[in-house]
Amino acid sequence: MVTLAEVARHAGVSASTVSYVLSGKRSISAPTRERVEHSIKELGYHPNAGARALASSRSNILALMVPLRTVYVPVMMEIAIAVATTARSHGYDVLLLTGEEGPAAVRRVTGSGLADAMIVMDVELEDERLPLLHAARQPTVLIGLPADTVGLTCVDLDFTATGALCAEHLAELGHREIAVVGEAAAVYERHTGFAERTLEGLRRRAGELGVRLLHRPCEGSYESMDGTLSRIFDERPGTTGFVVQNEAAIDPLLSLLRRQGRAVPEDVSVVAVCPEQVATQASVRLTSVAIPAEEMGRRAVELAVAKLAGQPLEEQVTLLAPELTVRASSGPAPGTS
Amino acid sequence: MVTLAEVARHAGVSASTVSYVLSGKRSISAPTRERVEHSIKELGYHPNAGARALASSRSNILALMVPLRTVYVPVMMEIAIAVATTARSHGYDVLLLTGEEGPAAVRRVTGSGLADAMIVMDVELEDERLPLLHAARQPTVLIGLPADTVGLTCVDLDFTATGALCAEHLAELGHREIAVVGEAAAVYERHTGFAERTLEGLRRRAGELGVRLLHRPCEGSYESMDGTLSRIFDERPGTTGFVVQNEAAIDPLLSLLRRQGRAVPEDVSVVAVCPEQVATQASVRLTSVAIPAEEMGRRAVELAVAKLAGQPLEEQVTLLAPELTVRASSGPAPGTS
DNA sequence: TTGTAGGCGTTATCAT
DNA sequence: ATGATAACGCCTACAA
Repeated sequence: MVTLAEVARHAGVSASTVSYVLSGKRSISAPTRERVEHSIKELGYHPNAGARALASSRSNILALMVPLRTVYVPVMMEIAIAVATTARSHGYDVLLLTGEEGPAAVRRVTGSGLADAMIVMDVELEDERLPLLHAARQPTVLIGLPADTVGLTCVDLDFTATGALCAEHLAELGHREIAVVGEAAAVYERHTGFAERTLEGLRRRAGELGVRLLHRPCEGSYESMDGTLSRIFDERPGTTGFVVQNEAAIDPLLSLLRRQGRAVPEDVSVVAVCPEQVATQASVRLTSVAIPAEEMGRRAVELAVAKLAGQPLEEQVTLLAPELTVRASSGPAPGTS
Repeated sequence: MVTLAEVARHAGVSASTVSYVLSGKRSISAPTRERVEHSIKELGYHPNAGARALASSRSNILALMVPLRTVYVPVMMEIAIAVATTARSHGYDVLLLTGEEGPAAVRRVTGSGLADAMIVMDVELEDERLPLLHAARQPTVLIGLPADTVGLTCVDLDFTATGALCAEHLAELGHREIAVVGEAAAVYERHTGFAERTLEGLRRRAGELGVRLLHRPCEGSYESMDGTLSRIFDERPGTTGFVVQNEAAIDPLLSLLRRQGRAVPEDVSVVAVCPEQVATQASVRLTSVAIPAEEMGRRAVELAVAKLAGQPLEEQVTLLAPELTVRASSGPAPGTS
């Protein structure tokens, strides 16, 4: 293994000079710099990560905690990829932690100095990792909002506004009875913020606009969607608008509506909360509020990097404004002039 | 930050004793061990990762290179999660690298000693990272097969056998004209091994069994599936069997067949190559060959760990045997007694 | 602009 | 069974 010292010898300079050429923390004369850079190339030198971490107490690693359970959801992967690529562009690598270990993972990573900062996905309202994250000397950025955000840096889509936006869109089209196909029951039981906040936004705005709202959780399989749909139409036969939040439920919903002879958007309108890709690849191009996964991942890294640079953060909570894109799945309520 | 030295002082022993209590590399008397462990708890000591890596030249980190392009595919995510959890159970953390950087990432990680071993997903037949991986001092495990596997450790589903199995199943049911809905054209252009090998297995076995085979790549959107389907039936109106390899094409295919009035499995049979979850959650429970994502990830880690332990590996290439599960999407060809 | 030297926290070799 | 004490490779005041 080539060391800094060997490079220094080869270039005829001292070790510190090589170090400074690498870090750029002091000015180096052009000829010296060239000699050193040439030696680095020629010897194929790569700084040793461990030594660097020890001496500088910086690992140049960002830890990313991903949820274990909900992870097959493409959104999570998209965020993870965005985190990884953005991190690289700032000189950081990403350590992948699964939620499996729970708080222990936080202890391990913060305690060992393995990572310089943590990004935590899928935060629950009363997340058991929060106390540890508060106590850690590494900065943390949450993707998602816990109940209490005091002293925390968070990034998330503004799901309350998202819910409101969906309600508004359908109300404007004349729909008076809206059904919400929600996330799986387990998601609500875990008190994941986004699901509850979306619902709250929907309810409030629907109330303001005089629209009736019915919410039903849904697992996302054809069977469960079938049952959910029956119960919805049993209870509210006049339902003409749907808001779907569960990605997995989208295809089943469209498919079942078609099978029941309900045309989209002539008979019923559907608005989805999902990534763009899902909305445009469904059997009907969906009117949707995009989940800006890439942006969330990117912003989280940028905030983490800013914190590491010691920049005081102006906003502690970054809520991304939702944008609703009208596509082919929503139209005027039946009987509307 | 609490250091080993502080623990030693607190426990009234030398630093090396504490180190050995932690590593278990030499026997420690019960009382001493207890004192040390007590001090560790009381002071909240955590070994410093950088120092450890420097002194032992082991980072206890496994690098995982995930593909950038095809990554939103659930299979990839599942593998990644399996890698992360298995790695943890062996005391390793996982560094997430995206294919974006290409060979440079390999250089960086191997050169810096950031990771003790690498696991590379989505290997192409002539992968440009292979030469570097060969030269690296860290062991590597590939998920997927390149053209030349000499000196490499690889894990993959036996896709050739998978193709053969699909052909057999349909042939046994009396189907004489089979269409293969393949991966997106880009996948073949990149010379990804699994796609070509599946096709090869299909073609060979179909040939042996006197079954006609038509292969068409497919992007996975409804539009492209629609076009693909038309062309298939134009060219081979007698097609009664389908093999789908592109996860994204499954829902569109089923949906379009239904719309065309072709019943599954009465008129046409469909066999998919996909994760179990996808097969059981589709609108028709699919006869399928499972892609054992979890097992692939797990095996890859186990192989990497074995290599790190210096165990000579008996098998360099691990091909997992495919298993076909018959569900509701395949049945006798129409007109078969 | 460049060199010198001490220290970062662990591991592991030699002693005892 | 335990202790001293070199490394490990790099960073960064402090000097020159």
